[in-house]
Formats: sequence, structure tokens, C-alpha cells
Amino acid sequence: MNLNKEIWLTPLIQETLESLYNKTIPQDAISLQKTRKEFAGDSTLVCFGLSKYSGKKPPETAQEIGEALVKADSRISGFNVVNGFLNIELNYSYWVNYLQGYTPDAKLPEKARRRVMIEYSSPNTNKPLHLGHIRNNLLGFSVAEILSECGHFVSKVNLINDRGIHICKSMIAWQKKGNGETPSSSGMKGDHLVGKYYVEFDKMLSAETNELRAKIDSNDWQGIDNESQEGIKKLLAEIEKAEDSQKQKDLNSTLKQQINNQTPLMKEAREMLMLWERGDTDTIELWKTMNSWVYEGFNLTYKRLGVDFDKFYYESDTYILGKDIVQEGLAKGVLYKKDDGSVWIDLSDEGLDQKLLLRSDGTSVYMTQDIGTAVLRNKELNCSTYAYVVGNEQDYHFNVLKKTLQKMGYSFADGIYHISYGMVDLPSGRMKSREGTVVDADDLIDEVIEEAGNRALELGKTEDMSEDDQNQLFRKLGLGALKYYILKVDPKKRMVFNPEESIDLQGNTGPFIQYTYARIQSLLNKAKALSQIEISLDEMPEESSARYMIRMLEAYSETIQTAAEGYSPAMIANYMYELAKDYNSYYHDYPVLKEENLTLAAFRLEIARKTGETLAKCGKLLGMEMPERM
RNA sequence: GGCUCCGUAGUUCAACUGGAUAGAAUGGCAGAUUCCGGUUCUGUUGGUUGGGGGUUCGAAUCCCUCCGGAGUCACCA
Repeated sequence: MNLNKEIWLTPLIQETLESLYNKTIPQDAISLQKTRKEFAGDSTLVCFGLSKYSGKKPPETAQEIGEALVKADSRISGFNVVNGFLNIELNYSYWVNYLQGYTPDAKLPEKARRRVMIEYSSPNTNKPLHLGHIRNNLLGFSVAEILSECGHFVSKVNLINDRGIHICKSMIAWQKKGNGETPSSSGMKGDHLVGKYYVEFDKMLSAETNELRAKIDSNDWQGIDNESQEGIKKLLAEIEKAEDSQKQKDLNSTLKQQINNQTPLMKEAREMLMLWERGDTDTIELWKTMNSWVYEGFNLTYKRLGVDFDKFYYESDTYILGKDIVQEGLAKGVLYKKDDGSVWIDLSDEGLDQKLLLRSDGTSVYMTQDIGTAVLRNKELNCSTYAYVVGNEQDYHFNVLKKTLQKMGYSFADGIYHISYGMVDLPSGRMKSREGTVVDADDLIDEVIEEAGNRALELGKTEDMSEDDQNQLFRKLGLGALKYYILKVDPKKRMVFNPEESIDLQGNTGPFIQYTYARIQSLLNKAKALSQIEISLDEMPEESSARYMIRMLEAYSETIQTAAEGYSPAMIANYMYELAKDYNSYYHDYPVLKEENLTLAAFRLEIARKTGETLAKCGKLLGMEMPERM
């Protein structure tokens, strides 16, 4: 049963208005919102826009409507008018009944439920996960939970980037320097081991690049083919001529890139990629082995983070898929071919550029692959929404992907949505792998758990717990702190990750909410007998704080639904913090066990119970576990 | 340079998508416990919402302009 008051109040207002003014009033003319804390009332009708129907000034209009509403429905006990705002007050009995029927539930009506795919995580298999991936994973998982809570049918999907030149790099470095090292021989987590060789490759590469640069500077062009020679010479000349330093910088980095490409190591990497694409047995064997190490590592990290997937896609399976579709697009005349054979789409009428979809040698690029997987998934999953959790540096890419598919006539493309999130910065600035400031996901998880443990042990409240229970608790607290810290920020916004603040326990933090929950559980345990007492309005006084708490609980379903529409776990984090804070204040002022009026005590206990349930539910939606004690 | 996004207390974030006197946390300061768990609660301090103009009953939010920052403009992914 949905008791949400907007369900009956909005239509009631509409009817009242229509009979009052004898005009048709569209529903969206009725702007109803929660009454702000500082005013009396439960719901507020904004009356400025209604003047045109009443022909009177907003305050007079509000007054009139208020009077009519009180007459129209007994649930409405009163009202007050401030400027053009009509604050509607509901009966206390309405709220007491509401509390008794309340359970945190945000299910939409059947007809509003949809099939939704959430793609998230999508890692490369050449490096372990880092802080940026953590934001991605937490967001993706949480959004999926939120949509499920609203009744949607969600597929969580991970598209793994397991092929390409970057993967070959770690393979080559391992061949050269690995001496057969494996995760078990080294005791290293598989993804970290592979990552180590990726870094190793980079080191070897920059040594070769420097060497080659020195040779070029002394006019020694051995090992560089004529065409590349010319290119490099031209660049050198341009750098000579360039006047502003920005341009010089740009040219220099292009030059470095070109020299990079001429090193023996890069040549080897490219050769390996070709071997891989041809299906060379040894290459494939090595690739499979090293990838399997990485997957073992990733799975462990996912498990510790508490995220999971319904389906995995691998780029090695999907990277060719888009080619046929591009051919179809050519046939339809949506795409065009240049003289060199490359295929493009012109999106300039959409405010975008031309975009390459197929190289002149016929091989596919990132976009080709994404087009292919999109079509494949639509066949397999048949969703109405395809949401991709990917960083905002790819805003342009997803814009192009969606428009391209639309132009090709795929109607499912309308459902493509990019959940674009901002970078995670450190207090010192951006994470840079070159400077070694990248925060590793596994290290971070270890740290927050350890730190949570340290702080809990200092307080000494967990001494009687078994070591196993303690470890479970520290894990819940550490991860709760981390998840809340990251998810409370609006996904779209860039955020600063301060390692020390992320494990804080006071203020707007995960553990603050967990503490509130644990304390409620303790209260429920001690007050079991009260649950038998029937709550009756006749036996207890009206309390505005209680009314306020129930209104906070009532906001649950609307909050979750708005969060789902906006793909924003942050809204839920803000809500549950507000709820916990208000409850703590209520708890402080209105005792249960000491209250002599047992009906009132039972009523307060009921508020505690429902608040606890709601906090736990919100926590679940963020992937946060609530401890029974801490 | 073109396009996109961002700029809110010292700091980290809010502001129900155009609503009421811009709120929390943190930091600083001052308090509360015969306690149902003090990881709590109550005060206090702190703002020209980057600057300027416009739209209207009303703007942090929408439009224009300038300033500052980021991202992106690959036959990379």
C-alpha cells in the first residue's frame, strides 16, 4: 500500500482548484513541496503561478485555497499562509497511522518499470584498479541497486578491455624480464604482478626513446625508415620556427610520440599485436595466462568492495563486431568513404565533427567496437535504457556513439545514457602514474579497514567480541566510511579525496550513520516488551518532533525515485545523513525506556525501529553494511 | 583556438531541478551525561554564491559578457 501523500493530495488540490475557479487546471501547475523546517505545516503549495486562475494576488489565493481544502478533506487539519506559500497541515492521526503502515519501499507501479543495463567498472587488464575505478565501481553498483529498489529489471555488465597494444606491453616486458615469474611464485596478486611489468615496459621504453633521441640529435638515422625520417625532420624544423611556447610544447610531445614509435620495443609490441590478431598460438597462450592472473586479482578486489556483475563482455570477443554494421551504414548512405578507404560519419549538423569509424586498412577503432557491442547487447538484453558508467573525459565519445547509432536508424540508441562522473583528485592535485601518486584500490581498502580497527580498539567497546566478529566489524566500518565518503558527492562533480577524512568517524560520515543504526538496535533489544503495547492516539500527547520524524521517513520513496531518475546515489547519502542526524537529536530529547506513558514509549520505539529499517535500506542501496553493534 | 563542463563559508560538500532568511560537516570557541551506547547532543564563529549585466512576483540555478580552472578535439582506448 502506498501511503505517499502526494498520491492523494495533488489530485485533491487539483479538484479543489477547479471547482473553486471553474477552470481546467493542468496538474503541472500544482507545485507541491515539503514544508521547510522553520514553518508550520507538512506540505507547501506554491501559489504564485495560480494567480492567473484566481485573478487575485498570491496570498489571497493561498488563503482561499487553504479554506477550501480544510473543508474538502478531514485529513487536512489546518493551514497558514506566508507570502504566496500555502503551508498545509495534516492531522496528527494521519501521521500516526502512516508510521504504523510505513515500510521503506520505493517500488514504482508495474507499468513504470523498465529493463535497464548498467555497464560499469570496465577495466584494462594491464594494471590493477585504482581510486578512480573505485568511484566507478561504487557508483555503478549503487545505481544498479537503486534502480532495482524502484522495481526496474537491472543487468549489471562489465566490458573488459583485454586486448590491444597496452596489453602487449606487459606481455613483452614479462617475456624479457619475468624469468617465468607467476603470482604463486612471487606471492603477488595477479593484477599487481602484470601491472609491475607494464611499468617495467615503460621504463625500458623511455630508456630506448632517450637513446634514439640522442642518436637523432647527432644525425644518426640508423634503423629509422625514410618516411618516418622525413616526418621527424619536418617536426624538428617546425619546432625551430615555432614562436609561442605552447605550440612548441605541443610539437615536442608529438615528436616524442613519433620517436617512441620508432623504438625497437614499440616495434616489437606492434608485431605482437599483429601476431595476436592472427591467432598465433604462443602469443594467445601467454595472453590467456597473464589475463587469467589479472582476473583472479580483479575478482578479489570486486569481492572485497562488494560489487558484482550479471554478465561479462570481453573486447577480444567484441572488437570486430562493429565492422558489419559500419558496412550497412555505408550501404544506407549514412556513412561515407574517403579515397584512402577509411570510413567516416559526418555529425557536423549535430554540432559535432567528422568521426572515423574504420581505418583505411579496414581495421576497427574504439568507436567501431562500441557500436558493435551496443547492437549485440540490444539483441541479448533488450533494455529500454543502456547506461554506461564512464568518466567525463569521454563525454564526447558517448555523444558521438549515441548520435551515430541514431543516424543509422537504431531506435534503442535513444536509451543510451552516459553516467558521466568527474575525476577523483588528491589534496595534492591530480593522480599521476608517472609521479607515483596513484592510489591503489587494494592498498586503500586495506588502509581504511585497518584504520577503522585502530579507532574501534581505542574505544574498547568491542573487546568481548570474537576476533572473527571484530574483523567483520572493522571491514564494515572501514568500507562504510570509504563508500559513503565517495558516494555522498554528486557523481557529475569532480571531487577531492582526502585519505584522512575518508576514514573520519564524526560528522557527515558513514560510521556516524552506522553508529546511529547500532544504537537503535541496542534500544530495540532492551525495549522488547514495549512492542506488545498497542499505539493509541487517545493515550498520548501530540509531539511535533515525532511528526517531523515521520515526515522524514515518508520522504524515503520520493528520495529514492528521484535518485534513480538522476542516477545519483549522492541524494540517498544526503537523505540518510539527514535522517540519522535528526534521529540522534530526537533520541537525545525523547527517551523511550524512561518514559512512563507506555503508549508514548511504544510509539517512540516504533519511530526508532522504522528509522533503523530505513537507514539499513539506504545503506544497502549504497553498498554499505550496517553493524548490529560497534 | 573550436566545443563541453565547472567556480557556493578557511576547507570538503548541500540546496528537493526557478521558491521562503543559501544549509551541513570540518576547523576555532563555549556548553550538556543520576545517560535507552559521548563515534552523541546544544550553542557560537564564518558568504558580495568568481565579477558585471539581463529575464520575473522570485535566480546559486535560465540567457549574455568578462575572469579563472578542467576535459576534449588521434587511422589511441
